Amino acid sequence: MLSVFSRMVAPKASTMLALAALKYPTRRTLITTAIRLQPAAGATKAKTAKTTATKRAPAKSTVTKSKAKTAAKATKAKKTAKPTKAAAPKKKKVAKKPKVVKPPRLTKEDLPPKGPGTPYIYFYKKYMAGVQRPLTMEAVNEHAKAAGATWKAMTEQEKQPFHEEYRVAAEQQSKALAEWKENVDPAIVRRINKHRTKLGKPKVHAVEIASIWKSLPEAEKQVYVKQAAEKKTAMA
DNA sequence: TGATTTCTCCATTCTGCTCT
DNA sequence: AGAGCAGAATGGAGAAATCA
Repeated sequence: MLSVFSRMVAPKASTMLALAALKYPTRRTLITTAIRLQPAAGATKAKTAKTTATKRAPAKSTVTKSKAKTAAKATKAKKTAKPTKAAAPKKKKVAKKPKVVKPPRLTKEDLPPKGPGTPYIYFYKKYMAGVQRPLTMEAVNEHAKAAGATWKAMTEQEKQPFHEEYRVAAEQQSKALAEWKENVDPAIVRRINKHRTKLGKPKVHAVEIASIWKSLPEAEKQVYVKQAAEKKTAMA
């Protein structure tokens, strides 16, 4: 757990606060860590089994295709090769690249719960439920336009149930978000924030640590300042 | 024999459109 | 940005094929 921060060069006092907050791992953190340690479990295994089954009996066309590609490649190489007197010197072997172990993709469960949307969303959901399937892209667009027109034509009283549905969903979302923030693995937050930074979006969670830091009494702040200084000295 | 490429499957993301 | 939809595009992973 603490290894998450082990790569930090110069620890800040606010970091020490975050560390203190992370000192006691939550249930989810432990579960997530366990999952990280078993990357080949579950879906991957099933996938592998399926893939293996396919690979063990590869379609003739696949093999032929592959061989044909290779043959084409060889022919191309022959064609492009310049008629030199001596054979070209062998290329020096490129240094082995260290195998990078990538973390598993973020799932919906890893991400913070989405917002409640708007009252219109709930109206549109109901509207589309009554639409005949299957739908083409054009049909979806047509229905979206029609739904918008219908929504505009509705009275406030008619819209009321959808406003109420939105209100309930907003309450639930708020609770779910608070729970997510409490239990989320900091490693996941870092990955989410890395992606959000790319998209130019504000970071999650870390903002809260900053606000907690700001509201902290000076005496308490000094505890973390001291810890940070000590760690800095130890790392020097 | 180890490294790289190719192939396949599956999951995820994006697109277009609406309103708040 | 959130929901809904279908389909295309993309990315990741593992195994097999190929290359040096």
